[in-house]
Amino acid sequence: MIKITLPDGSVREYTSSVTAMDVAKDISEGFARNVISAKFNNKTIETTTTLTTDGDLVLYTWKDDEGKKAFWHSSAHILAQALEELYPTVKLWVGPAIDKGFYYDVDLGDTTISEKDFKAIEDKMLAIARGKHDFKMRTVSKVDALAYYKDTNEYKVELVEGLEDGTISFCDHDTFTDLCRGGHIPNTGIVKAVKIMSVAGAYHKGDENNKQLTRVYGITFPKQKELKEYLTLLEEAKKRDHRKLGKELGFFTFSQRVGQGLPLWLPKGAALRDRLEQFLKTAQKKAGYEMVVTPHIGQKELYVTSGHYAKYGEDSFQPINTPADGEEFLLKPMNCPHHCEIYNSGPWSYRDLPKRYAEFGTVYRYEQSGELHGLTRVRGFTQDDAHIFCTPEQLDDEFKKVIDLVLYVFGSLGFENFTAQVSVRDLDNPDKYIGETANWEKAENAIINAAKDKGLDYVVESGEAAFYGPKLDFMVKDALGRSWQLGTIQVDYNLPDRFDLTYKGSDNEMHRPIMIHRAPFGSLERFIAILLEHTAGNFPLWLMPEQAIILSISEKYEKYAEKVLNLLENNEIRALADHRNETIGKKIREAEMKKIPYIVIIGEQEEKNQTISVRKHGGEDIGAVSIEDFAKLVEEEIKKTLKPFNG
RNA sequence: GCCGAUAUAGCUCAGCUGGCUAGAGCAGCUGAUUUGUAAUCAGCAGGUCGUGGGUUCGAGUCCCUCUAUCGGCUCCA
Repeated sequence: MIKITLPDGSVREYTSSVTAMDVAKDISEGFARNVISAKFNNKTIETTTTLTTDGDLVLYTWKDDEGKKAFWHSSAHILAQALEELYPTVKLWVGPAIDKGFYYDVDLGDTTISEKDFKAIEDKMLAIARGKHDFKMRTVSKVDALAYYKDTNEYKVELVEGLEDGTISFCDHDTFTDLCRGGHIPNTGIVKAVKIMSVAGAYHKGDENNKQLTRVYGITFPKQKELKEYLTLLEEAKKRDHRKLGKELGFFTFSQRVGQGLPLWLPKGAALRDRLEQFLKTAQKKAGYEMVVTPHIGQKELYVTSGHYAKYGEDSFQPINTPADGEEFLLKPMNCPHHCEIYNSGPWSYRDLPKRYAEFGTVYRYEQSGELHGLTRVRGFTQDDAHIFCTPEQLDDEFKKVIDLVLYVFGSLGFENFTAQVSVRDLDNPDKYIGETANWEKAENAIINAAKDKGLDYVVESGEAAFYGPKLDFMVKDALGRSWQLGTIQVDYNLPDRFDLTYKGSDNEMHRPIMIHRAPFGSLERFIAILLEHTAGNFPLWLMPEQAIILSISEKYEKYAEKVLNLLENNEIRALADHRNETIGKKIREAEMKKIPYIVIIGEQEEKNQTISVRKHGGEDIGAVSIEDFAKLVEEEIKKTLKPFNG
């Protein structure tokens, strides 16, 4: 007798042996047709696996993440077979399922794959899929596995050597065999739509000192229609790409002459930055921060002291040498050392702490050319930086206050779905970090406690810490579900030591303060980029560079339109007027494309009644209203998102 | 930095296998039109085809260098 427990708690009993698929059919034939993968006692199994013991069975369809994983992992096998048939000398490495699809890393020797070859690969994959070949797992001994790959594939030999005898299995389908731990759909026929997305170089085992393999990315679907929908979604994503929107809306540009990764902010973008800065400054003032200003360069010695030079010096911008006295300066890659020296400018007592120094500090980092990406990864950017110097007793409270500030910033900008990530050390790689282990533990615990206390929904990620301390990072998902790191709060016991920061305690002894680094936006560049992608350029009204545009129907109404413009400006509404001799239809179209939230139309009717006609961005018609009512409407909308900070 | 791809007017793009003065739409300028909720019409002007070199009778088109951009890898203070 075998007892199979299903996720809903129900138990099914079988007297003879039974496969996962048999159980699925037992539940319902229709359901069974959609089942493509399974887990038994929390272990991924094939749907054809015979169950011999009692246990928990979960069945997955294409709708489930586990189902997708099995689907795409199996598709990777089909891709590998197609590649072997098209490129007989190919050597396979690994081919996992990823978030959206799958890839296979292969060594192609002297040949390359480019976009023009995709069609042939897709056709071959589809032909294999149509063969409805079953995926069949079998266990092999280590000796046999090694013998199988010996002389033909040194990558797989390496993989097998790292495995324990008895745990090694192969998966066969059609004429293809691959080393595999399992988790497949029943047969290749379930794959109906195939798209090769791209090829790229990928270092063997992710190490840049190793040989670069060819990574072929693909995605598959059980229905042609779903592939089409996915490709449409990608098109939509492209439309809200911040690089495209930033150009169209006139926020920023790049120049080949200025250099890569060095954004140039256009007037509208600069106004946007200014508005964000003012917003944060107002909140920070309430929270007890003091603004400071520091230079864009510092002596090399400063960064040697901070430890940044030892860690990044060689890969970074090289020192600027002054011919006169041989001094060496570096472009500042971060503001912390400067702020430490501001702290050091005076003696402090415990009564003076915490000191909270804030600065919109522009920093320069020599990111590798291939890593640059629009505004999310640049070589010169402005952090909304601040450093809090506090006593150990104040740490918890200060940390929580910073969390409040970050939550306030996100709330005001309409980011509702974010997750917190506690980024801690990678314990297997202690050399990556500087500072005392005891301090690291204290700092990590302080962060986790604060996150718990604030009721944050957080995950702990090891290996994501900064080299000088652990962090609490705020990850925001954009409208398309991609995750981005924006705000960050970091605890640092290390720099206070290196800069010999002190304060006098109530015991009349000198003590070491603790430092908190924090940046709610992260950087203005990345924040604006993500905000653009999140909102498709439709920012909260308070942040819009232009809140309303006045369109006069003809030149006859220009005078009244100017009067309206004046009144709106008196009501602190950022408005502009378009009096061009164009049709109203065209002016509306252009205002819509500029994403201006309110379109105010002025013609004979409005002048006669001393009203305005208002159309919202997107087409909603508000109709004729008085200017006072419109001003009130705008004020109300702004109040809804932009509330004062009570930290 | 590495692998692969791309670079034509302010913007978006066409220009097939090398062949007469490089095209279009939008934007711009000029004129007509004075307009009621997503593009009025006509005309004009605008490009040393990213840079430097090479092959060729002839290069936007083929080859090399550099620069920048895109998709990944690696990296991310």
